[in-house]
Amino acid sequence: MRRKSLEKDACPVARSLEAVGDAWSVLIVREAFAGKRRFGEFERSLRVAKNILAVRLRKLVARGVLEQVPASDGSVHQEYMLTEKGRGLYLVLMAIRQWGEGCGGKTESVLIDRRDRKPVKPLAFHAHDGRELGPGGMELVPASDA
Amino acid sequence: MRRKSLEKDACPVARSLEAVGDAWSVLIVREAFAGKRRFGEFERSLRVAKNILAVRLRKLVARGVLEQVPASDGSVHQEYMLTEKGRGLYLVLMAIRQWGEGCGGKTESVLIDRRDRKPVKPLAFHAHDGRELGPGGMELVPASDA
DNA sequence: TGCGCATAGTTGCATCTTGCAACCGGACGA
DNA sequence: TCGTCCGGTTGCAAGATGCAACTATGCGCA
Repeated sequence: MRRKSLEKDACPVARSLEAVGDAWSVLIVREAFAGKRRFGEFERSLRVAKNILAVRLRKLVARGVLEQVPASDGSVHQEYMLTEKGRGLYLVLMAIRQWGEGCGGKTESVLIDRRDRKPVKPLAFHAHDGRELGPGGMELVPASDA
Repeated sequence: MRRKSLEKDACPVARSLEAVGDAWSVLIVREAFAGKRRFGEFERSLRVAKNILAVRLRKLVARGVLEQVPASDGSVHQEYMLTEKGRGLYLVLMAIRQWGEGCGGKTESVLIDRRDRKPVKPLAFHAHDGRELGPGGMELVPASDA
Protein backbone atom coordinates (compact mmCIF):
# COMPACT_ATOMS: atom_id res chain seq x y z
CA MET A 1 0.00 0.00 0.00
CA ARG A 2 0.95 3.56 -0.49
CA ARG A 3 2.88 5.14 2.30
CA LYS A 4 0.53 7.27 4.38
CA SER A 5 0.81 10.94 3.51
CA LEU A 6 1.83 13.31 6.27
CA GLU A 7 1.61 16.43 4.14
CA LYS A 8 -1.38 17.99 5.84
CA ASP A 9 -0.55 16.84 9.33
CA ALA A 10 -0.75 19.65 11.85
CA CYS A 11 2.71 19.00 13.26
CA PRO A 12 5.68 20.59 11.53
CA VAL A 13 7.75 17.52 12.37
CA ALA A 14 5.40 15.33 10.37
CA ARG A 15 5.39 17.76 7.44
CA SER A 16 9.17 17.84 7.43
CA LEU A 17 9.23 14.07 7.30
CA GLU A 18 7.11 14.23 4.19
CA ALA A 19 10.00 16.02 2.48
CA VAL A 20 12.99 14.19 3.91
CA GLY A 21 11.40 11.28 5.77
CA ASP A 22 13.39 8.46 4.27
CA ALA A 23 16.97 7.48 4.83
CA TRP A 24 18.17 7.99 1.24
CA SER A 25 16.91 11.57 1.11
CA VAL A 26 18.76 12.43 4.29
CA LEU A 27 21.95 10.87 2.97
CA ILE A 28 21.62 12.70 -0.34
CA VAL A 29 21.34 15.98 1.55
CA ARG A 30 24.36 15.00 3.63
CA GLU A 31 26.38 14.43 0.45
CA ALA A 32 25.13 17.71 -0.97
CA PHE A 33 26.53 19.48 2.09
CA ALA A 34 29.77 17.62 1.47
CA GLY A 35 29.94 19.25 -1.95
CA LYS A 36 28.47 16.58 -4.19
CA ARG A 37 26.41 17.94 -7.06
CA ARG A 38 26.15 15.39 -9.84
CA PHE A 39 23.97 12.34 -10.32
CA GLY A 40 27.04 10.16 -10.69
CA GLU A 41 28.70 11.56 -7.60
CA PHE A 42 25.70 10.74 -5.45
CA GLU A 43 25.41 7.33 -7.05
CA ARG A 44 29.03 6.38 -6.37
CA SER A 45 29.36 7.79 -2.88
CA LEU A 46 26.07 6.40 -1.60
CA ARG A 47 26.10 3.20 -3.67
CA VAL A 48 22.42 3.68 -4.30
CA ALA A 49 20.53 2.20 -7.24
CA LYS A 50 20.07 4.63 -10.12
CA ASN A 51 16.30 4.40 -10.16
CA ILE A 52 16.03 5.08 -6.43
CA LEU A 53 18.41 8.01 -6.74
CA ALA A 54 16.49 9.45 -9.68
CA VAL A 55 13.20 9.28 -7.79
CA ARG A 56 14.70 10.81 -4.64
CA LEU A 57 16.38 13.64 -6.51
CA ARG A 58 13.12 14.44 -8.28
CA LYS A 59 11.28 14.46 -4.99
CA LEU A 60 13.85 16.66 -3.28
CA VAL A 61 13.69 19.11 -6.19
CA ALA A 62 9.87 19.07 -6.11
CA ARG A 63 9.94 19.73 -2.36
CA GLY A 64 12.29 22.65 -2.80
CA VAL A 65 15.26 21.13 -0.98
CA LEU A 66 17.44 20.85 -4.08
CA GLU A 67 17.36 22.71 -7.36
CA GLN A 68 18.69 21.76 -10.76
CA VAL A 69 21.18 24.15 -12.28
CA PRO A 70 23.25 23.97 -15.46
CA ALA A 71 26.55 22.21 -14.88
CA SER A 72 29.38 24.48 -13.89
CA ASP A 73 31.84 22.66 -16.15
CA GLY A 74 29.84 23.44 -19.28
CA SER A 75 28.67 19.86 -19.83
CA VAL A 76 25.16 19.13 -21.04
CA HIS A 77 24.13 17.69 -17.76
CA GLN A 78 22.49 19.36 -14.82
CA GLU A 79 23.75 19.63 -11.28
CA TYR A 80 21.79 19.42 -8.09
CA MET A 81 22.38 22.14 -5.54
CA LEU A 82 20.92 22.82 -2.13
CA THR A 83 18.41 25.63 -2.05
CA GLU A 84 18.18 28.09 0.82
CA LYS A 85 15.56 25.78 2.32
CA GLY A 86 17.84 22.81 1.82
CA ARG A 87 20.73 24.54 3.54
CA GLY A 88 18.39 24.99 6.50
CA LEU A 89 18.68 21.26 7.05
CA TYR A 90 22.25 21.70 8.28
CA LEU A 91 21.17 21.85 11.90
CA VAL A 92 19.06 18.73 11.47
CA LEU A 93 21.96 16.82 9.94
CA MET A 94 24.33 17.95 12.66
CA ALA A 95 21.83 17.10 15.40
CA ILE A 96 21.55 13.60 13.96
CA ARG A 97 25.32 13.32 13.68
CA GLN A 98 25.79 14.53 17.25
CA TRP A 99 23.29 11.95 18.49
CA GLY A 100 24.89 9.17 16.48
CA GLU A 101 28.34 9.97 17.81
CA GLY A 102 27.15 10.55 21.34
CA CYS A 103 25.66 7.11 21.76
CA GLY A 104 27.92 5.16 19.43
CA GLY A 105 30.83 5.39 21.81
CA LYS A 106 33.61 6.46 19.49
CA THR A 107 33.75 9.95 18.04
CA GLU A 108 35.21 9.96 14.55
CA SER A 109 34.69 13.52 13.53
CA VAL A 110 34.69 16.91 15.11
CA LEU A 111 33.09 20.12 13.97
CA ILE A 112 35.56 22.99 14.18
CA ASP A 113 35.33 26.73 13.81
CA ARG A 114 36.95 27.80 10.53
CA ARG A 115 38.23 30.96 12.16
CA ASP A 116 40.13 29.70 15.18
CA ARG A 117 40.24 25.97 14.34
CA LYS A 118 38.75 25.14 17.72
CA PRO A 119 35.87 22.70 18.22
CA VAL A 120 32.48 24.36 18.29
CA LYS A 121 30.19 23.92 21.28
CA PRO A 122 27.79 20.99 21.12
CA LEU A 123 24.36 21.89 19.85
CA ALA A 124 22.02 22.89 22.68
CA PHE A 125 19.10 25.14 23.47
CA HIS A 126 19.73 28.39 25.26
CA ALA A 127 17.34 30.57 27.19
CA HIS A 128 16.88 34.22 26.45
CA ASP A 129 19.56 35.10 28.96
CA GLY A 130 22.04 32.53 27.67
CA ARG A 131 21.46 29.72 30.18
CA GLU A 132 21.69 26.28 28.59
CA LEU A 133 18.38 24.40 28.70
CA GLY A 134 17.66 20.68 28.77
CA PRO A 135 14.48 19.07 27.47
CA GLY A 136 12.89 19.39 30.89
CA GLY A 137 13.53 23.10 31.10
CA MET A 138 11.37 23.89 28.11
CA GLU A 139 7.79 23.63 27.07
CA LEU A 140 6.16 23.65 23.67
CA VAL A 141 3.15 25.97 23.56
CA PRO A 142 0.82 27.05 20.72
CA ALA A 143 2.00 30.20 18.99
CA SER A 144 -1.25 31.94 19.97
CA ASP A 145 -0.20 31.81 23.64
CA ALA A 146 2.97 33.79 23.01
CA MET B 1 14.21 -6.27 -1.77
CA ARG B 2 15.26 -5.67 1.73
CA ARG B 3 16.17 -2.14 2.60
CA LYS B 4 19.91 -1.69 2.46
CA SER B 5 21.49 -1.80 5.92
CA LEU B 6 23.36 1.25 7.10
CA GLU B 7 24.46 -0.25 10.40
CA LYS B 8 28.15 -0.48 9.62
CA ASP B 9 28.39 2.66 7.58
CA ALA B 10 31.27 4.87 8.68
CA CYS B 11 29.12 7.96 9.04
CA PRO B 12 27.27 8.49 12.32
CA VAL B 13 24.40 10.05 10.41
CA ALA B 14 23.86 6.83 8.49
CA ARG B 15 24.05 4.76 11.67
CA SER B 16 21.51 6.97 13.36
CA LEU B 17 19.19 6.50 10.43
CA GLU B 18 19.42 2.77 10.97
CA ALA B 19 17.78 3.31 14.36
CA VAL B 20 15.24 6.02 13.58
CA GLY B 21 15.40 6.27 9.80
CA ASP B 22 11.74 5.91 9.02
CA ALA B 23 8.95 8.39 9.52
CA TRP B 24 6.90 6.31 11.95
CA SER B 25 9.81 5.84 14.35
CA VAL B 26 10.41 9.57 14.47
CA LEU B 27 6.75 10.24 15.13
CA ILE B 28 6.63 7.60 17.86
CA VAL B 29 9.57 9.30 19.56
CA ARG B 30 7.81 12.65 19.18
CA GLU B 31 4.74 11.23 20.91
CA ALA B 32 6.92 9.71 23.61
CA PHE B 33 8.31 13.18 24.35
CA ALA B 34 4.72 14.40 24.48
CA GLY B 35 4.12 11.94 27.31
CA LYS B 36 2.57 9.01 25.48
CA ARG B 37 3.53 5.63 26.91
CA ARG B 38 1.01 2.98 25.94
CA PHE B 39 0.52 0.98 22.76
CA GLY B 40 -3.04 2.24 22.47
CA GLU B 41 -2.01 5.86 22.99
CA PHE B 42 0.50 5.71 20.17
CA GLU B 43 -1.99 3.90 17.97
CA ARG B 44 -4.74 6.47 18.46
CA SER B 45 -2.65 9.61 18.26
CA LEU B 46 -0.67 8.54 15.20
CA ARG B 47 -3.46 6.55 13.52
CA VAL B 48 -0.91 3.93 12.61
CA ALA B 49 -1.73 0.29 11.88
CA LYS B 50 -1.22 -2.02 14.86
CA ASN B 51 1.23 -4.30 13.10
CA ILE B 52 3.39 -1.39 11.95
CA LEU B 53 3.34 0.08 15.44
CA ALA B 54 4.25 -3.25 17.03
CA VAL B 55 7.23 -3.70 14.71
CA ARG B 56 8.43 -0.11 15.22
CA LEU B 57 8.16 -0.32 19.01
CA ARG B 58 10.12 -3.56 19.02
CA LYS B 59 12.80 -2.03 16.87
CA LEU B 60 13.05 1.10 18.98
CA VAL B 61 13.36 -1.07 22.11
CA ALA B 62 15.98 -3.25 20.43
CA ARG B 63 17.94 -0.15 19.38
CA GLY B 64 17.86 1.22 22.92
CA VAL B 65 15.70 4.24 22.20
CA LEU B 66 12.71 3.02 24.19
CA GLU B 67 12.43 0.57 27.06
CA GLN B 68 9.50 -1.46 28.29
CA VAL B 69 8.54 -0.92 31.90
CA PRO B 70 5.64 -2.27 33.98
CA ALA B 71 2.59 -0.05 33.72
CA SER B 72 2.41 2.69 36.31
CA ASP B 73 -1.33 2.17 36.84
CA GLY B 74 -0.91 -1.43 37.97
CA SER B 75 -2.43 -2.95 34.84
CA VAL B 76 -0.96 -6.09 33.34
CA HIS B 77 0.35 -4.28 30.35
CA GLN B 78 3.72 -2.73 29.73
CA GLU B 79 4.55 0.86 28.93
CA TYR B 80 7.14 2.24 26.59
CA MET B 81 9.45 4.92 27.93
CA LEU B 82 12.30 6.85 26.41
CA THR B 83 15.72 5.75 27.58
CA GLU B 84 18.56 8.17 28.23
CA LYS B 85 19.64 7.55 24.64
CA GLY B 86 16.11 8.17 23.43
CA ARG B 87 15.89 11.46 25.31
CA GLY B 88 19.02 12.49 23.43
CA LEU B 89 16.86 12.69 20.33
CA TYR B 90 15.22 15.82 21.67
CA LEU B 91 17.57 18.09 19.79
CA VAL B 92 17.00 16.14 16.59
CA LEU B 93 13.24 16.42 16.94
CA MET B 94 13.44 20.12 17.69
CA ALA B 95 15.82 20.75 14.80
CA ILE B 96 13.33 19.04 12.49
CA ARG B 97 10.47 21.03 13.99
CA GLN B 98 12.37 24.28 13.63
CA TRP B 99 13.09 23.51 9.98
CA GLY B 100 9.48 22.56 9.29
CA GLU B 101 8.18 25.74 10.83
CA GLY B 102 10.84 27.92 9.30
CA CYS B 103 9.97 26.99 5.74
CA GLY B 104 6.30 26.23 6.15
CA GLY B 105 5.40 29.87 6.52
CA LYS B 106 3.19 29.81 9.56
CA THR B 107 4.54 29.13 13.04
CA GLU B 108 2.07 27.20 15.16
CA SER B 109 4.12 26.47 18.22
CA VAL B 110 6.82 28.11 20.26
CA LEU B 111 9.33 26.60 22.62
CA ILE B 112 9.44 28.56 25.84
CA ASP B 113 11.67 28.55 28.89
CA ARG B 114 9.80 27.01 31.84
CA ARG B 115 11.48 29.41 34.20
CA ASP B 116 10.74 32.80 32.72
CA ARG B 117 8.08 31.78 30.16
CA LYS B 118 10.04 33.52 27.43
CA PRO B 119 10.77 31.93 24.04
CA VAL B 120 14.11 30.18 23.89
CA LYS B 121 16.67 31.15 21.28
CA PRO B 122 16.51 29.27 17.99
CA LEU B 123 18.85 26.32 17.79
CA ALA B 124 22.24 27.30 16.38
CA PHE B 125 25.90 26.43 16.59
CA HIS B 126 28.17 28.59 18.70
CA ALA B 127 31.92 28.97 18.59
CA HIS B 128 34.11 28.49 21.61
CA ASP B 129 33.84 32.20 22.40
CA GLY B 130 30.08 32.36 21.94
CA ARG B 131 29.88 33.68 18.37
CA GLU B 132 27.00 32.18 16.40
CA LEU B 133 28.19 30.09 13.45
CA GLY B 134 26.50 29.32 10.16
CA PRO B 135 27.18 26.23 8.06
CA GLY B 136 29.91 28.05 6.17
CA GLY B 137 31.74 28.99 9.32
CA MET B 138 32.44 25.42 10.32
CA GLU B 139 34.29 22.44 9.02
CA LEU B 140 33.96 18.76 9.80
CA VAL B 141 37.34 17.14 10.41
CA PRO B 142 38.38 13.63 11.50
CA ALA B 143 38.70 13.30 15.26
CA SER B 144 42.36 12.34 14.85
CA ASP B 145 43.14 15.87 13.65
CA ALA B 146 41.93 17.47 16.86
C1' DT C 1 32.14 9.61 -40.44
C1' DG C 2 32.36 5.87 -37.33
C1' DC C 3 33.83 3.74 -32.78
C1' DG C 4 34.12 3.47 -28.07
C1' DC C 5 33.29 5.43 -23.72
C1' DA C 6 30.99 8.25 -19.97
C1' DT C 7 26.89 10.32 -17.98
C1' DA C 8 22.22 10.22 -16.69
C1' DG C 9 18.74 8.18 -16.68
C1' DT C 10 14.42 4.36 -17.75
C1' DT C 11 12.43 -0.28 -17.71
C1' DG C 12 11.51 -5.07 -16.03
C1' DC C 13 11.32 -8.15 -12.58
C1' DA C 14 11.82 -10.45 -8.01
C1' DT C 15 11.53 -9.45 -3.31
C1' DC C 16 10.48 -6.74 0.70
C1' DT C 17 7.49 -3.37 3.26
C1' DT C 18 3.21 -1.09 4.25
C1' DG C 19 -1.68 -0.71 5.37
C1' DC C 20 -6.08 -2.61 6.20
C1' DA C 21 -9.00 -5.79 8.24
C1' DA C 22 -9.89 -9.79 10.60
C1' DC C 23 -8.71 -12.63 14.27
C1' DC C 24 -6.75 -14.02 19.01
C1' DG C 25 -6.07 -14.42 24.04
C1' DG C 26 -5.87 -12.61 28.65
C1' DA C 27 -7.97 -9.41 32.08
C1' DC C 28 -11.66 -7.26 33.70
C1' DG C 29 -16.85 -5.85 34.79
C1' DA C 30 -21.65 -6.87 35.12
C1' DT D 1 -20.96 -16.47 31.75
C1' DC D 2 -21.07 -12.93 28.41
C1' DG D 3 -19.36 -8.82 26.49
C1' DT D 4 -15.62 -5.56 26.11
C1' DC D 5 -11.09 -3.40 26.14
C1' DC D 6 -6.15 -3.85 25.42
C1' DG D 7 -2.29 -5.35 23.00
C1' DG D 8 -1.04 -7.60 19.94
C1' DT D 9 -0.60 -11.48 15.46
C1' DT D 10 -1.91 -13.11 10.84
C1' DG D 11 -3.32 -12.87 5.85
C1' DC D 12 -3.61 -10.43 1.89
C1' DA D 13 -3.28 -6.73 -1.82
C1' DA D 14 -0.75 -2.87 -3.37
C1' DG D 15 3.40 -0.20 -3.18
C1' DA D 16 8.38 0.57 -2.59
C1' DT D 17 13.18 -1.13 -3.20
C1' DG D 18 17.23 -3.17 -5.34
C1' DC D 19 19.57 -5.19 -9.12
C1' DA D 20 20.62 -5.63 -13.80
C1' DA D 21 19.91 -4.63 -18.41
C1' DC D 22 18.85 -1.28 -21.66
C1' DT D 23 18.47 3.51 -23.81
C1' DA D 24 19.74 8.18 -25.21
C1' DT D 25 22.91 11.82 -25.75
C1' DG D 26 27.29 13.99 -26.04
C1' DC D 27 32.41 13.73 -26.30
C1' DG D 28 37.17 12.42 -27.81
C1' DC D 29 39.47 10.60 -31.30
C1' DA D 30 41.15 8.34 -35.53
